Amino acid sequence: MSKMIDEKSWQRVWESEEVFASEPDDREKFLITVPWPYTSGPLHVGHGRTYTIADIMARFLRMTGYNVLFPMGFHESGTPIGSISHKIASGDKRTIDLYRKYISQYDSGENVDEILKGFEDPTKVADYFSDKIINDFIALGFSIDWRRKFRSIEPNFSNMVKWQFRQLGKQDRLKKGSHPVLFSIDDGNAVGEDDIEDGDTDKVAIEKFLVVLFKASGKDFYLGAGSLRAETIFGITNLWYNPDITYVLMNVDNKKVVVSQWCSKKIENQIQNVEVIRTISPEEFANETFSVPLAQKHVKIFQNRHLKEGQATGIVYSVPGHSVNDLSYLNEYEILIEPIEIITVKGKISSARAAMKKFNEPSEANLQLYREEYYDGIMVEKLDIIGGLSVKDARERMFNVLKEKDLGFDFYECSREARTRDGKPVIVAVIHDQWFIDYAQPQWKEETIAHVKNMEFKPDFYSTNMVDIINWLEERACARQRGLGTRLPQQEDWVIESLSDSTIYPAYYTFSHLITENNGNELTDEFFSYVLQGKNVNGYKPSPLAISCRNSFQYWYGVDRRITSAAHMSNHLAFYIFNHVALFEEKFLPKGISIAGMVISNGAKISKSKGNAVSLMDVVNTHGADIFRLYVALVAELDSTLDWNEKEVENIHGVYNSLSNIFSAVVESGINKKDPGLYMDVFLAKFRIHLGHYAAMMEKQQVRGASVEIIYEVLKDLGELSSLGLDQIKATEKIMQQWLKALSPIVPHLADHYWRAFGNESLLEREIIHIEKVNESDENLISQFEYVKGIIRDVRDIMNVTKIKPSQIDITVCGPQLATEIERISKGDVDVRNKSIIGLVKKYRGKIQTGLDENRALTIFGKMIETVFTSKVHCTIMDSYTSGKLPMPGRPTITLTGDKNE
RNA sequence: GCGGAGGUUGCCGAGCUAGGUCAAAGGCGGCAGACUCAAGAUCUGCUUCCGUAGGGGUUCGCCGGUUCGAAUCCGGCCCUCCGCACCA
Repeated sequence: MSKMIDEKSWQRVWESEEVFASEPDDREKFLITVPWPYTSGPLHVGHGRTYTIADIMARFLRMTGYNVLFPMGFHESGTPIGSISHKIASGDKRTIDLYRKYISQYDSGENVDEILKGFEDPTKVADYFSDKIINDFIALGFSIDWRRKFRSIEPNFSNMVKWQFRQLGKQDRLKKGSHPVLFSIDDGNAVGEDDIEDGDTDKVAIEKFLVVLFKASGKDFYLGAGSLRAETIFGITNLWYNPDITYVLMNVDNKKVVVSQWCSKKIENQIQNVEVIRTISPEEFANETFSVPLAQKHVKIFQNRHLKEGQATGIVYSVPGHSVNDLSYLNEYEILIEPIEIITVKGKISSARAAMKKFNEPSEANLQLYREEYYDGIMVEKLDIIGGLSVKDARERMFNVLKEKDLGFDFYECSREARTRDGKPVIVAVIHDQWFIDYAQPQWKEETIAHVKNMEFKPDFYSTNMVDIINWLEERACARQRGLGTRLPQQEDWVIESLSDSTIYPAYYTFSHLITENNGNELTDEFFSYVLQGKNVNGYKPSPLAISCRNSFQYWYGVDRRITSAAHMSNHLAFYIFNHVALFEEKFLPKGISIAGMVISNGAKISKSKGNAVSLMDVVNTHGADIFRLYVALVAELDSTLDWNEKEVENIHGVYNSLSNIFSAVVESGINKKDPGLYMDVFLAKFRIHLGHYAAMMEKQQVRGASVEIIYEVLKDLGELSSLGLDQIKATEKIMQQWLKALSPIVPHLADHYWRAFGNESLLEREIIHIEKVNESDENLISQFEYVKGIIRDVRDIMNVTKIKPSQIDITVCGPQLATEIERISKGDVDVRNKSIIGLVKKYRGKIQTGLDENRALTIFGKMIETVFTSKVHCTIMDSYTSGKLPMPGRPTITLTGDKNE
């Protein structure tokens, strides 16, 4: 653990001095944002990472002269907060325990229950956690302009969202249609991943089935069998039903269809104008034969108790040629039917029978067969309608033909059996008047892709990734019938879905601090058209407020950099770009997106159900802001996975202590130390180089690389000084000002503390850093120093091999004439005086280093060798070779004399 | 399957976009030494193999190719991870 400086007091100084309250001026602006967090609970270290990186970048850019705006707000729209309130109100123990735990992190004892009670109102949940998040973020030292904060459900902002949707409507980008969603019949509403038991770990997908209709001979009804594999129709040998399931006769599209009772409920929620006529006993159909659609044949139906009530229609058509299950059922019930095989894979007939022989496990056999046939399968030629087609094409063809001929209808089913968290079954329902944003429009896609190509992505492969996503995106359901948020202006009983209301909201940051609650009725569509688009709609005369908002918007807007996680790529970020392209002029469009890698905890993925989410607040309280910031900066580059683990945190404390120890030593020692002379020059030259690298890497957004350079590398150089017996404090003092500036984006509290202690009046947040150019004499000096260090390494190597403890070290460097000859030989010219050295030179050709004044290097730094080995050093120059070892440029000969040390 | 990322020395993890200075940064772990009564902390050195002179051998998923030269470029193969939606 480290002895931390008082971070809170610096945070108070920053606040009272308003150092992060950004206003337009004549500097170049830089707007940096991170997606607003969803306020359903406390944040964990994963959230902390993106904001910390953004803050480090913001502080660095400020220091290099940009006018930086770093705002944030809170996302409170959507359904999860509502369902939390609902669960608390209805006494759900798990939720109550969880939220009691959350509240106890911030509030004590008797307050907890009262606050918890309040959570029965969803807005209280949202507001409670947004307030706490503000405190956490202030405690992390983020340079956020808090004046601009707002919540996604506040009325003033809602006005802008409504404006946005009216614009999209006018531009014909909204449409209505039907749409399948996961649904709870008992609750009467759609359910999200959050509402489903294990929904976050085991996703439930919606699968599209076709219910194929089999006419009962001589009767007026059909059996409805659900299938994902319509192409296997011609392989049908029989049907299955389960006598334990209750079946009903229902009217679908003017046909009487038999399905399970449970299925009829699903159909009622998917297809309009259907009704259940009566239950039907299996005896009424078990002895019939049924006509297979499109095939001139009739098949029987058999009992099969493996069929599950919850799965599709409760009636299955049997294709033993291509289904391992059907084949094994036939065997089990001892039904003698020959499978019909109608699919070839790579020229050979594919069959369930063969697959069963190949794989021991039936489920594995089924999976492999399914894959093989789906991706490589071809229908046999002789088949009607689909002969010779690929399985994929045949399936689609069959779907269409059956529907056209009224022999099938669409049916949606969950990919697994799913229940809500309180145990109610989840089905798929079709919403028939769903609102969509039509991201499928080709023109819109094209413009959006064109803009993506102008944007800067980090890492840059996400740029092509984004183009793919945009191409793939289709209509997006943009409104729901429950949850918090803005009402859809086109139809006020719908609420705008929570990702669709968070696309252009960063624009609101540019003027949110100018708007007060009293301005509500001024925020009309005309107002926003003026502020965001510069248009005077319906003869709108801008008010003073509108004009100042417009000015602020024009100065700041265009998000220069947005830092977020890869999870947002295919939804939030894509919508963000789409909507900006639809509504804003080119110059206000997003410019850069930087994608952060995952955050894991002690090697494992963070998930709420595992309970390994490390609360951000805990981290700040136990370790302090600067430790967390150092951790984020040093442990992993933004695009790679960051592992939060306790062992590593300890190391970071070590780094922090090294820095604060050296700084306090400087501050306490006064300036009476002896100047280490030339070594100091080497150190300073190296520091200039590190600083240059640091700035270059920061500009390339390589925060880790930059931090390593300015922390580890500089500390290493200081360590080197001390191992030479020189004074670190004097050295640190010389670089102190620049070093603190460079460190301040990473550890702002520590930096400000020592900046002040070192006698500066100002705040580092208002300082500008000037990066000096590295000059040639710096580089020469360093290479001379490194040369001597190389000799020390060599001596050490020789000592290790020979076990000699040297009392004298003889070093012979290559003189200028000899060097010229050696260089000529190394270039292939062997017409030289000393033929005898040719062989030696060729052997070491790769190791020759020219352009270095070795004699001078030894004169300056030779004493180092004596200090390290406590032995005499004797240097000579050899300029004409006679015999023995040959010194070459950059590679002197070394001879040790002394006792053997066993 | 499609799309994306990646496989580096005991472990984690740089480097590979501009091939040589890479036996390959840094950290962890391990070993030795200094300090200490001792432990811890800290500091120093070592940590692929061989070697009585700074050298040599074999390494960067596997197999080939390009090149004077490849962890780095090209082709193939094997394996791992992530996304595939209406959910924040």
